[in-house]
Amino acid sequence: MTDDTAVEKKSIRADALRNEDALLEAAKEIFATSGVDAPVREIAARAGVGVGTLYRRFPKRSDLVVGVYKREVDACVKAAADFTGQYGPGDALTHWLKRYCQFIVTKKGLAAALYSGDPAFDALPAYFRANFEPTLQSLLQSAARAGEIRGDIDAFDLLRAIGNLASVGGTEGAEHTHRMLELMIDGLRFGAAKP
Amino acid sequence: MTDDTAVEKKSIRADALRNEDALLEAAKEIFATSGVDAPVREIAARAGVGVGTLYRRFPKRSDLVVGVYKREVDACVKAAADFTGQYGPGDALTHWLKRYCQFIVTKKGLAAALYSGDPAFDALPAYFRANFEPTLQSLLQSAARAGEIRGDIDAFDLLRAIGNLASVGGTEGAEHTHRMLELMIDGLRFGAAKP
DNA sequence: TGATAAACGGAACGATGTTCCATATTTGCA
DNA sequence: TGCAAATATGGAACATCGTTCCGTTTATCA
Repeated sequence: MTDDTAVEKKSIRADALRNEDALLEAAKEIFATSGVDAPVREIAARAGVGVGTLYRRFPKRSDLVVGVYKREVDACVKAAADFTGQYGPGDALTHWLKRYCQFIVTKKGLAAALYSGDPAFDALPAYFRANFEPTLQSLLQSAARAGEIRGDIDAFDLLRAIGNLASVGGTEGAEHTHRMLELMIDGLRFGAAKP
Repeated sequence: MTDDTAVEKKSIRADALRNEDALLEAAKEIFATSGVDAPVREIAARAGVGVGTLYRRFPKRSDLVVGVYKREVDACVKAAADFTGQYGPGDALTHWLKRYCQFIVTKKGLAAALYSGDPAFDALPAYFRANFEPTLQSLLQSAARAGEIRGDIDAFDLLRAIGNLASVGGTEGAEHTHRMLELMIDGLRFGAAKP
């Protein structure tokens, strides 16, 4: 185990922090359009930094990939709180499931990375589950308690089902995935026990 | 659809045929040890040809990968006939399952290729199933009719189960896979309806 | 503000994919 | 069998990419 996370040592220069953020943002956009094998130079250029800067922060490509994915997981989890404060339990759940679906769909190279055999990605699936499962579980419980959906759905099952649903790529695939997701959401509603 | 397969036009020069074979053989060995991302030059060198020759025969890397895998599937299927002629139904089945397991284990980059998103690999899973399923089904039927194993096992289920079994890589993983495979074979024997 | 450490950028290098064509080999024909 | 046309070959050459390295710039702090 390396202690590279959660150790905010002394002080990191402000520009270094800015650049790290810019790199993650640039990598996110480029990974989404060109996959995780996109040229390093392209990422550095979009972030407005030199490749040297990129390499100091992310010595291996996998560091960048892991960083981007964790960041997007966090953003997706955070969206749940936003939806919860903004909508009722049922709508919050619906909105979040669509948000989660979007997360999956835009991850071109995710499956490829996970199956690449590179041990650097071993921790990713656990991170996904550790963050998404409690989030969805909470949303499901709230909606079920409000009588808006059925109460016998396992969060992890649903996460995996949507993941499988979205495994067919392509532009028309996105349409298909969206329709199937709405079908599932209707299915959740159908079994609701109105109080 | 291109018409590049099954068109045996006029005559292909003998040296061209030899080189194609040498390339597939070299690629097979190198893919097994270094994965499907091994340098093109290395493959050409082991085959004893120049890179130009490699590229004329296999314009894209995926062509080589597909070629190698189909070739190995064919070899594995052919082994079934050999075992059937050489052993009794039960032993033939056992030998073939180990042979199939060996096929899976030595395919380092298989999963990565399949999940790469490259449409060039879309046809591979179907090819696997179309060849392996009838082969195993036949072996299972013969062994079941001879009363050596139980008769309620679906060929595709077993293929997939062994595939999943072997998904844990590594050198000690091979040992583990082998033990688990033998466990499964014993399981097949246990339910046999002795005639 | 000035000294100091930290961070930056991009040139440079090596490895790799891919193309191209002068040369070598095979094949069909007389 | 011997020769010319067709075919295939090999590897140099170019393009691209990952990675390193170091002179220069910038932020921090007293």
